[in-house]
Amino acid sequence: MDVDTRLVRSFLAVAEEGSLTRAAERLYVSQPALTKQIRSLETQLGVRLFTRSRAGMALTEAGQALRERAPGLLAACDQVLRETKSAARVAARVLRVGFLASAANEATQDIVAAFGRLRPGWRVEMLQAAWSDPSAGLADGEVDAALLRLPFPGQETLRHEVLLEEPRWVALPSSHPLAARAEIAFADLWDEPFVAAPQETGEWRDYWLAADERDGRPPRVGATTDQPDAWLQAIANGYGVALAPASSARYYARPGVTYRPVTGVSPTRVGIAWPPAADTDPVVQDFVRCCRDTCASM
Amino acid sequence: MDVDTRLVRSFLAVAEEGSLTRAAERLYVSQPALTKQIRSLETQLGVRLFTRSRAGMALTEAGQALRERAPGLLAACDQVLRETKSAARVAARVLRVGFLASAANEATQDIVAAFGRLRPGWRVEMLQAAWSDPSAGLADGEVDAALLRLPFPGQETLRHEVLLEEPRWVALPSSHPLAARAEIAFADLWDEPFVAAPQETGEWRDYWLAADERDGRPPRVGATTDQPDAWLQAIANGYGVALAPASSARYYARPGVTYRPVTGVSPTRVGIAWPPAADTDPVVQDFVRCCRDTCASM
DNA sequence: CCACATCCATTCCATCAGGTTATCGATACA
DNA sequence: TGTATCGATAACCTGATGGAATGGATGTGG
Repeated sequence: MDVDTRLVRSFLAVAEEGSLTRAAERLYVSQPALTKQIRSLETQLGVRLFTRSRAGMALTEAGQALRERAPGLLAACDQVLRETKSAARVAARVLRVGFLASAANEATQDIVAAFGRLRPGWRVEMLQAAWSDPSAGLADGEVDAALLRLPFPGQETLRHEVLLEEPRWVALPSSHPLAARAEIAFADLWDEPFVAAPQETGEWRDYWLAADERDGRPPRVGATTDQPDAWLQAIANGYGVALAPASSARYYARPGVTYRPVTGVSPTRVGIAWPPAADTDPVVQDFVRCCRDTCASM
Repeated sequence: MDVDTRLVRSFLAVAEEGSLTRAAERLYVSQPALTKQIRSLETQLGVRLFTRSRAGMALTEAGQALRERAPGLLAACDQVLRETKSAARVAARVLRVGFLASAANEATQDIVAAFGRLRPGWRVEMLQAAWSDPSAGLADGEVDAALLRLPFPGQETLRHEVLLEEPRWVALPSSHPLAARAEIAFADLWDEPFVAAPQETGEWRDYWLAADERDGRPPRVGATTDQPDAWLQAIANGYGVALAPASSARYYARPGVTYRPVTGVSPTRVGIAWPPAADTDPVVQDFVRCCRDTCASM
């Protein structure tokens, strides 16, 4: 009666996609491997979970039963594992803070220093997240708190506080004609290709494409990147332009990339976020206070 | 974030035993294999779960956290898997009934036949359980209901109804001097070696050794068996005698084994048991009714 | 003080589970 | 009737896993 949770996750993927082939690509494994996984799960349970057909994979009654219960089970699993890791960090007096490249920028060091004074003996572990995870590890419980840019997907299920606000500028190839101007109207960028965040970030990607401020015109995407360096590279290569916090001009200066103020787009806000479960965690709350105080005095 | 539940079970065993070596024998694996499993779990979690020493394995804070949460998690896992299997049986219109060798004996066929009339289209799958599991698969949810002998371990957490009562007889080697008597007083058997159920059945084993009716004298155990055939074999071989339901004389007659009535021991009762969750399951309740009605009219 | 017992860790080796690529058979569709 | 798509299968390769034997550290008893 022992089952690897991975098999259950695979099962769920197949159940959701209704197709081995599609589930296989979603899971980044080959289709035959998934075939074997599913059959292995069925064998271990001694139960048929799907009825196969040319049209795809349809759930049997047993499959439906499992499909209803599996998500909760997996969530419980993840929860337990996270709590275990969390216990280790508490024991080691380590606070894990995720941050998005260019989130708090200059404030970050001051915040950490302030926390160090407030909680001597504790260490802050800063984990930079890729842009493919705009919640900076909070969504999957990898961190105790996160410095990030608002808005971000999953925002509703987490607590957050706004720390800073700054205008959005544009980063463009130095050779770009518009780079000659001291300031650029966003409307002039509507038809430019943009370097964007990965598709799966949804709301976040749209926000940095300023999809709402284009008067309904669809954005053009010239490249997709996940990391600051790839992002700078793509811009320098001329694959596109991108909106960025004004502070990026100081933090991510690079030959071939020019930053210019933009009019006609809303500013961006930096926030500190934490899971509801940490509302009563004195250490996390101390960190939040450090963020608030440090940023208020800037 | 994917962990095989077997690793968690291994972890729990080590945590409970406080020792790799002892846990390894309990799990029937070699000690190095367990060492690797535990290390693998620690690696996957990125957390130390034990502090090693010559004295054994002591839990770290993270280990304690996991130790508290793991049992519930594993129980939830098992529960989901059982419900999945159960859904398959319902879909196939199969009712699984565990039974203990010599439980309902002649009544069994009548019960199944009655159920077949009450629920046409349904099939009853009878699963014989070994004596090492006196709950006949109910305890681990393998069956929907079970015909068994009362009392049985775990009785409190399950529903049950008494169906029949019959005297306990003794089965002894035909060559045994007492086999010449028509009836035997239990006190005459106090010093005989007994063929007993496995140690781990606790209460059940004691009941069939009639430990309570020996006037405080400890029973002698000449052999331990798990299955009717081994049991008969052991008796025929002269390893010991054993108490048995009177009906065994009809159902388990065998050359070399003689059954005789015994005075001075309480009778044995046959019951039908089901999990509380099945209180509202109409099919299970129909089966219970068939048991009740069939046995009442005998 | 020296075997000895008792821990856990390590090494080496055999086996097997799990992955991948290539291919097949069946079926719907143009 | 080609063609695309779906799942199943075959052949192969690698890495994980388990077992036996052994090692190192540390109390324990004669």
